[in-house]
Amino acid sequence: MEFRKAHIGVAMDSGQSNHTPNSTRESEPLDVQPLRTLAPMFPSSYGVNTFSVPGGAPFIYVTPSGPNFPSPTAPTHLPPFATPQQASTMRPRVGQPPASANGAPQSVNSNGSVRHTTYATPLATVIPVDDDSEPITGGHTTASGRQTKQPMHSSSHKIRKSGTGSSAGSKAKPSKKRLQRIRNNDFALVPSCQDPRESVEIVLMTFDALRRRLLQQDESKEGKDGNRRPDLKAGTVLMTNDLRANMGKRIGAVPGVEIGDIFYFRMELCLVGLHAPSMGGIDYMTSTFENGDDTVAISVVSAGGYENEEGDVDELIYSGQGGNTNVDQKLERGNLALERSLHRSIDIRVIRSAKDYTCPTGKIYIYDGLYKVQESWVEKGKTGFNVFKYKLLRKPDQPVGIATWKKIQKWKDNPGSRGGIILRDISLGIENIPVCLVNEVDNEKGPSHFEYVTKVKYLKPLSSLKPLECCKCLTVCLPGDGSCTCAHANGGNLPYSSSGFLVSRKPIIYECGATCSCSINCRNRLTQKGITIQFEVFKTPNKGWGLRSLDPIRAGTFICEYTGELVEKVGLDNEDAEDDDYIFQEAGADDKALKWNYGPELLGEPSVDSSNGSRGPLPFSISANKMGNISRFINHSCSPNVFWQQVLHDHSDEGNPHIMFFAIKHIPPMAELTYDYGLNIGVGSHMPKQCLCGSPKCRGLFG
DNA sequence: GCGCCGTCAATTTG
DNA sequence: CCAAATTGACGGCG
Repeated sequence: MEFRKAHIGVAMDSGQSNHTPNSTRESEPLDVQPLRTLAPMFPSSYGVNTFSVPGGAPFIYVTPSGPNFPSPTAPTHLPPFATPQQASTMRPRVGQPPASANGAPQSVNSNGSVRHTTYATPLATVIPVDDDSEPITGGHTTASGRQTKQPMHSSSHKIRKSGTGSSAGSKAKPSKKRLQRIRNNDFALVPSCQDPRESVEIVLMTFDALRRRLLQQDESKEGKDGNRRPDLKAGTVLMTNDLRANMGKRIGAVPGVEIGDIFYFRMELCLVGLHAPSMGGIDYMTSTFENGDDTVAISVVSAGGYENEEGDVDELIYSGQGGNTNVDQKLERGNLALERSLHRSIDIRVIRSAKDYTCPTGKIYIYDGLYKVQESWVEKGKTGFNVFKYKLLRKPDQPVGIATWKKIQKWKDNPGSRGGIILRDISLGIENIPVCLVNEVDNEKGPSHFEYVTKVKYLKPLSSLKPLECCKCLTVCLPGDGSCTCAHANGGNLPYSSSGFLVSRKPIIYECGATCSCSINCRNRLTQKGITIQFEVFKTPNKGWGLRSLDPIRAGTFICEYTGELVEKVGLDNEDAEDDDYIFQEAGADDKALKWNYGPELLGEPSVDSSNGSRGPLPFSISANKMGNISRFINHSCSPNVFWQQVLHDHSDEGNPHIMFFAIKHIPPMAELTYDYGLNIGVGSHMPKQCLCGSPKCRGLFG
């Protein structure tokens, strides 16, 4: 499922942007109307791409004949820069170094070779990153311990006897019996990849997909014999199948995990190799030093259960483990290990936590990088018993971590303290939540003029489109209710969980509509209610304007709709659209790279191909050139964090579905939101654009 | 000395 | 508030 959209792709810091007149924007009266036209902030000529190969001739693309150009990988006419693969090898890295999730610089994989995604031999599913790049901080430390059960590395993958779990002994619990390793030919979904970041993301996405599915099953079973803890169950399934990254403990950074990454379950920390204990707050290992072996602490989770003090962002007072309200803590296990890490000056990974305000019971874990234990002491806790205390100090020169959260909190508490604000609400009151327009990069005063609309403008009046079938559910639709016609339309299950997350990608989703008898609180009315997240349109360093969120976003969260005007599909005979920088269009038939709900095989369910199904390509495009919403600012990336999903809610014309964006993975606050525009080769006079996404998987071109 | 168990600590989650 | 749940450390035994 590829699609294309052109966008501002010219490097803005190339000097040309200084032509920007800055006198155009006038302050506007803020009377709120349903549809509102923004005053011109910018001459509309601005933002038009003049696309050229760096240092060379303008990019010229030879159009293959025919509208149905077969495949991007087997072109019959080679353009000057041929295939995306070739382009990516020839193209020098342009623009900024890739940014980590929170916008801070991130280490670039120096291996510039083209990456081929191959499918793993089954079982060798996730490639644990080997220790060749092992960060050693303690002199002659090795990250292997005699006492530590040392998991194997990729090269020597031990294959367990099928069905022999760790507890196959006399007292095997019955539940374990079902958790058999998936046999070879049953599971070939997870691509083998050299990129540790990709390994980590695949593990996390699979975990959450399984978790959501287990929760969905649980919710429809009316609590009877359900999966009480879908998170643990999903974790066990992945563990049993060795579907994890970075097996084996290590001191220091974990490949593929970046500072600022967020997690929603302890199990996730475990699966990516960040923090092994599924519950304990202190992880430690035995390492070999020049003067012998020693057991040192390697990571801590500051979960708030203890009397940890959150003061300075670079400082953490961590309480030891053990003891309780009527027992002294002892200098053993984690406490002892922290003491040793103090003396040996070992790097400690710190995972801090925050309350999830979108889900008050929840907690978010944030990887905050490496700390060192500076001092330790014993003090009396609140109940009068001894508690060990460790003062950890964050190492300098690391990307911003938890400080981003504190900064955002400050902005929320005191909006006046936010710098770089151009407009408090680019939607001028139309959206549920104001969308701030900010520029902290240069002095450009805003994107070119457009009309902010929250709905798609159809070619035909809505009333002429076929209405949806309606359900007769009282108050709200519930899973497991066999009489709900809307659940039936979605294949039997409601597509969203009770807390409002998409469970899995589908060819199309039928939400409840105006004629359904359920209320607006029905969970099957998720996307029709508009945005629920605090977004921000911001100036990127090199990709024009972009979209990001001040709130953390969990995988499966509804982001927004792609609104604009429906137009005929951009093709050979649509000249106008070629100049349109804001087109949403499906480019190809399917997209193997995005099987968001992959992994049903792990639960013994048949695999489904949701990416295209029997539905043909979308017959239309949406132009957000003249009118649109925040979605028009979402830039392209070859490693996106957002995908689109077809949804119906106000009519049943499957030829005109709504395009709704959802989060592919957990997205930390302030990370730019991106989706994959696809690569539309051979359609009309259309020219793909040079990609600046910086992903190791970058195709080099998009659009 | 090695590997296989069984037990235990830890504490998250609903 | 409490119970159920899981991994890995640890220690004993063969």
